[in-house]
Amino acid sequence: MATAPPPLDAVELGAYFALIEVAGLLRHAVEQQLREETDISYVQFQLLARLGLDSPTGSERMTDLADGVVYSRSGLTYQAGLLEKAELVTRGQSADDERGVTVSITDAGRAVVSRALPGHVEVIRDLLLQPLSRTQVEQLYAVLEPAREHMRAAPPRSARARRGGRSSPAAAS
Amino acid sequence: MATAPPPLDAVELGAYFALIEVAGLLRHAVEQQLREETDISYVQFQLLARLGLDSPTGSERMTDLADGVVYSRSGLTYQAGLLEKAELVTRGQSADDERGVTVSITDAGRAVVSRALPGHVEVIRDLLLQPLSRTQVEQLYAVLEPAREHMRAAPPRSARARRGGRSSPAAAS
DNA sequence: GGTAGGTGCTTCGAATCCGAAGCACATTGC
DNA sequence: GCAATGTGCTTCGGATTCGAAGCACCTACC
Repeated sequence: MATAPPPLDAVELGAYFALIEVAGLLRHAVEQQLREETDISYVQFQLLARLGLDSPTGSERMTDLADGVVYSRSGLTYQAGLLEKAELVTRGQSADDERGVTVSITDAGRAVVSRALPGHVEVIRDLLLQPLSRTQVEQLYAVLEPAREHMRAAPPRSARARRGGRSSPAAAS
Repeated sequence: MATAPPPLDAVELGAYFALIEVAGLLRHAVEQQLREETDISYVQFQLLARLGLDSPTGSERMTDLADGVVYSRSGLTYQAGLLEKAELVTRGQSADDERGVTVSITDAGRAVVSRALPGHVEVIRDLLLQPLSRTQVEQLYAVLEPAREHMRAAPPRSARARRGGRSSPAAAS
């Protein structure tokens, strides 16, 4: 048998496990804090924050949102429905594509973000940043950034193989 | 009251977001790979790996498992039930505590871990480690390790405040 | 010894998530 | 203009998750 499968040394394994665990614990803590102080979940906060803080126009297309928040399309549809019902966002048709849906944050949505942000930041600071030096925070960012770029490019995370077809922008186009 | 919460600067925010996103994407990829090659989910693999690789005896108490995998007690009960039904673990009473439950991995469980590990490792390597230099991997570990320790200590992650007394005073036997 | 409080695990109901399938629109080639 | 193919979002069914409540046992204190 072609054994010898564990080619990860202690540091690599440690980095992987620590990454998963730290992210999990952090997310768990933020989720709980958000649940206590606000009426929205972590995912919903992420979506609202992306719309309210990241986007200059306050609106984005569904697919872009899904890609940014990792979740599946169907999950995003579900969450967008909840947010729309809560009147924190509105859904409208995209200007270009008739089938595209543009999600826009409302004033109420911005208010929720503003109200939730302080506590959110506090958790991040207390749990993640507090035990780290400035240099370490910079290192963390410097290391994770290329990993993020690599991951975003490598697997078509949301473009699941609809079929066996090619998506290569090659000749036949 | 109106304590102006110092906002996070670009690096801090970037580190936080990158951490969440990288962990999410990585977990998603591993989850999918695991789903295709094996019959167990990511959580189940984590549990089995913890029992089979981390524990010298191959068994651990429920609470320790829950703390290590972040999830709630009820979630662990559910997963342990599934694993037991699949005959990958067994559940028995702890020696000391009559109310404690000890989970032990079976040979079939170890086999599943061995079979799943190579692909698992490959995903980690391709997605997380490949774009990083050796130094960066070491930095990642060196930075995340204190954060993990801090998080483990700071919040009683599983010791939820059991507020709320009993409803029936006496004669509840 | 007896009672009060704490801990360990499970059950329960509800919420959330995902992948597959389906529908509607867009784009291309004829 | 019309058919064929690709893309965007939603619906659907099932699986997984959590928190709260509940039961059983252990520990501390009188």
